[in-house]
Amino acid sequence: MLQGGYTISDLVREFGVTARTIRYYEEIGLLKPHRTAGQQRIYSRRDRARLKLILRGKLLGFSLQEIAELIQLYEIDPTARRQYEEGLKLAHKHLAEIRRRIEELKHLEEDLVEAIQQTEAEYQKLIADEGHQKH
Amino acid sequence: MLQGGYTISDLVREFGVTARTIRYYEEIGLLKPHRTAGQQRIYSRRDRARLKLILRGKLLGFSLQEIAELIQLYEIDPTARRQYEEGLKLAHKHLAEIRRRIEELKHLEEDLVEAIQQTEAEYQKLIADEGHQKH
DNA sequence: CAATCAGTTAACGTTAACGTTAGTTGATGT
DNA sequence: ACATCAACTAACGTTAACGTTAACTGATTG
Repeated sequence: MLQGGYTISDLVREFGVTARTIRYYEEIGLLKPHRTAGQQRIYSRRDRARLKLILRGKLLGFSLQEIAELIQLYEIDPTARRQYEEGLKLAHKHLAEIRRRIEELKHLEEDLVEAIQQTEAEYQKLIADEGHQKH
Repeated sequence: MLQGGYTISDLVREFGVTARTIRYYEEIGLLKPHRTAGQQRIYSRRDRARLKLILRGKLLGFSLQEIAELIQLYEIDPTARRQYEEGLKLAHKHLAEIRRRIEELKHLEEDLVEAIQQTEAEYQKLIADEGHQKH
């Protein structure tokens, strides 16, 4: 635990991703860790929280591009009016998208439950028929 | 509308995807349309429903691999016991995954709403401060 | 019947999100 | 002091999910 921050392998251990992945997120601008004199990366608690958010987004099937837009809300320069407006606009868009997905997923869940029930019923019938067979 | 089925461009128009995409889904085994004598593809209502399900899954961020597993439940040979068991097992796995995603998305929604509210408050303050400026 | 059109195959190209390998450097235990 | 890490950069490789282009075929229409 380098002077109050995390090394890359700390995060690798904690989140179960590779160092390449973490560096890649930096490459595309999702993370901006500080460096020691020797060029080693140091991740702050803020960086760690960001990474956690990125990985949550990925598990939900969002692209890194979408995640980048989402994260932007947390990175607004508190004196820049234009940034607030754009950030909030984007955030509302994503909020709508999230809600849409929740509804769609619920719909899919219902369909799947129904299909499972029907399939299980058919399966029971098959088993019963097998039981009645003389051979 | 070729003898009671859909042509590929019917589906292209209806769903707003390219013909390449539809053929690709066939390439990887997600669709199996019949053919006319002249090799032209004809999609049944069943094929069309499948495509719809595939596209729904994609909009939810599932991979075609995951979608393929999901669809499998609808394609069980009603005499094959082993298929029922595997299909149902997979279906339950996916059901759990869908429910997990719903919960995670709700969580994300809450976080986002909170962040938006806070950002909007800061934004209002910024506007107010700008109003008080003499210049 | 020539030409246009919708559809087809085959093959190579592209982008996102990393994996993998090689070669280098700064820190560390013995 | 030496070797062994852990981390670094740079560059090429890989997979999924298509896009794009070329060259062909069958049907249709003026």
